[in-house]
This record gives sequence, C-alpha cells and structure tokens, in this order.
Amino acid sequence: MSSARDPRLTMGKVAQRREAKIAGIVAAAWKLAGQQGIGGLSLHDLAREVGIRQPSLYEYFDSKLALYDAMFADGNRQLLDRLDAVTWPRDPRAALKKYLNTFMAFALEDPARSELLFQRHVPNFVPSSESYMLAEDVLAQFGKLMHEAGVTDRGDIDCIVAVTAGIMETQLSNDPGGNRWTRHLNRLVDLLVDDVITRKGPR
Amino acid sequence: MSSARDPRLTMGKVAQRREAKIAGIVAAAWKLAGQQGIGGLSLHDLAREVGIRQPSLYEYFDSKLALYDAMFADGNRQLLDRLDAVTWPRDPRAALKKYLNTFMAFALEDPARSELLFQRHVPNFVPSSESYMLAEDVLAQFGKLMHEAGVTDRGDIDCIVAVTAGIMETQLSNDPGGNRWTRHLNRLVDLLVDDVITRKGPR
DNA sequence: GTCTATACATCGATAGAC
DNA sequence: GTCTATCGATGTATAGAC
Repeated sequence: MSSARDPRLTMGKVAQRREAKIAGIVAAAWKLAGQQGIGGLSLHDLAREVGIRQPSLYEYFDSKLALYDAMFADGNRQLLDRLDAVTWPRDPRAALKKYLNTFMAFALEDPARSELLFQRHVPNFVPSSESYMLAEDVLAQFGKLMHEAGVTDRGDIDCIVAVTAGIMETQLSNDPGGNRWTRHLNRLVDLLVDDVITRKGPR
Repeated sequence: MSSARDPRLTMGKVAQRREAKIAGIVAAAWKLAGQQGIGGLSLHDLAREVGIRQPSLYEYFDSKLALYDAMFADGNRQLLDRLDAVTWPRDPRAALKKYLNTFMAFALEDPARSELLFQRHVPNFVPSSESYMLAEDVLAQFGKLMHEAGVTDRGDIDCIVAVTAGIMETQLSNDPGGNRWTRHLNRLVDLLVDDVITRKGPR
C-alpha cells in the first residue's frame, strides 16, 4: 500500500496497528487480483492470503465494495506518489509527454489495478466521494499540463484522453508486456498537439 | 439473430426448427445481456425469457461458454451484414472513414455486444476457431481499406486501431448515447492518414 | 425435447461464543 | 479481534422420468 504524507502521528498505537493491518489486507488483495483478475477476487481467498478467516475481514471492511473502494483509493495514491517522484521538464510539451508516459507505464505494470482504476470491470462499484477526490487530483495535474502545452479546448483534451485510453486498452488486450502500441504514444501526442497549435494560432 | 447467406435449404424441417429455436435463444440472450450486462447473463433468466426451464437449454448448448461462442459468432455476422449493406465511396479515404463510422455506430448501439466482441469482459471466454474466423473477416475488410487509403505500415495501422478503440471505450464509459468523443473520429483519422501519406511520399 | 429434482460449488454476509 | 457455524442466494450442470 502506498503512503501519501500525513497521519500516523496523530494515531495511538492501536490505531496504528489497525491501519497497518488494513494496509496489509489491501496489499494482499492487489496480489490476488493480479493473479485472478480484479473480478475474480474473493473474500475467502483474501482471508487465507492474510492468514485469517473470511468473516474476520468484516472487522476491517463493511462489505466487499468497501474493500474495492479502499483499493481504488490506494491505487490512486500510488499513482500520485509516482507522479510526485517525477522531475518535470521545463518545456510544457515535454512535460505533458512525460506525464502521459508515466501514466502509461503505471497503467501497464498492473492490469488488474488498471481494471479497477481506469476501466469499468467491476460491476456495481462506484468510488466513494473521498476516494474519487484522489482520482480528481490526478486529473487536475493532467489538465494543468495540457493547458500549459497549449491544449485548452475540451474537444482537444478529449482527443488526447481517447488516444491514451486506446493505446492502453489495445496494449493490455493484445500485447501485454510488450510495447507494440505504447511506442506510438509520443508520436500521436505530437501529432495532436501540433494540430491544435497550428489551428489555434496560425502565425 | 442475423443470417449470412446459405444453409437452411440443405436442412430438413426438424433441423430448420432447431436452428430457429437456437436463433431465438441467442436473440433472447442479447436482450438480457443488454439489460444486465454481458457478465450478468444467467441461464435461469435466459430460459425464463425463452419460455423453457434452465436445464432444457443444454439441449442446444453444451455449456454457457458455448452460448457465448454462439453469441460471438452471431454478433460478428451482424457486423458483416451491416458492412455488406454499405455502399462504399470510390475515394479510398472516404471509404475508410465510412468503414470506421459504420463500425463505431455498430459498437455503440449495443454496449453489451461490444463487451463480448471487442472488449475483454467475459472471463475464460475464448472464441472457437470457427467463430473467430468471422472476426477475421471483419479485420480483413478493414485491412483492405487501409491499404487502399495508403496506410500499409503495421505501426500506422495499429495507431488507427488504437484511436478507434480509445474513442469507443471513452464514449461507452463516459457518455453512453452521446457523441462527445465519436465526433472527433473523422478528424483524427484524417490527421493520421495525412501524416502517414506525407511521411511516406513527400513529393 | 422438455420436465422435475437435485447435486455441487462459490460467495457474501450475519450470529454469537470466546 | 478472531473464531466456528451457518444462512441465503446464485449459478452451472447432471440424472432420469415422461
């Protein structure tokens, strides 16, 4: 489980141990999801992986959807941590590309995580507003970089989003572990941004 | 269920009735899948929809995966029929765009069908080789049009595939029934094909 | 070819003892 | 906080009578 800065100093020892346990459960859940797919995750298996019995999980999560929500939040925190560690180029276009490449690498390294975070492979799951705020933090960074790169129109932003999603989808589905599709990411972004710029200010 | 040309004249009356029944079951399966999602389809519900009992379905399909396989084949036949009905423009670029728009309209009009045919939302399902041949027929048409439009490099073809997949994915996920993303399809195709042409033969 | 009955498995969730 | 025991629902698949 990833840790964005903060609490743990405001917590008592018991609360700390509880948080650590929850973190361990979430980590085990990611491990199993990686093996069986996010949809194939079962609470029995998860409990066994953690070394407790299935009903004991309900001490930490009110329901399976609550577990998914914790995983969703955790996954987004992982991504935010990853983005925090990046040193961004000054050139806006280069920064945008670095963002997209960082995102893509993150998405491809754990297909099950991407299923939960970016695709719609878990029926009935809707992130809580708290968890969704983390996803919005990711999007806000993306929007800021797009703006600085000169892409401000919603339609243009949508195009880059769609291209990124398409590369992720096709890469995951047809060539997992390879780079048959991702290697075109930078080229497509350049193509699009160039087009946007020239149409906007044809000096 | 859709009917590509042929049999039914080589069949006896009994075989004809059986085929018709199977077609009705598949049609009912599509209906239910449209309501509950392709993954939520259950044989109990399907049998009730058809007016028989659940075990009776095994008279027509050896397993649930066999049913999915029949649906996969049927869906691809629907698409082939749709493509057969199109009058193709002479201009290769226009023909390519018409193909992609036809495909996109087909994909968006039934999300459950797209989940089975184009996405990977049914665990453990792998189309039989016979069914997959139909999907290959679709791809063959696509490849031919691409070639005629001057797009021959595999990487370039992959780019157009990715863009198409991305628009389909984002449209289905974020704006089902709308056109927020699809309206950019032609623009993106033009952008890509122009880029391919100019890089290939910069006269 | 359709039925009833049922096996068999999985899974999420709850009750209550310790 | 963890356990045993169990509920209840769902779902695929099979056996065998008609």
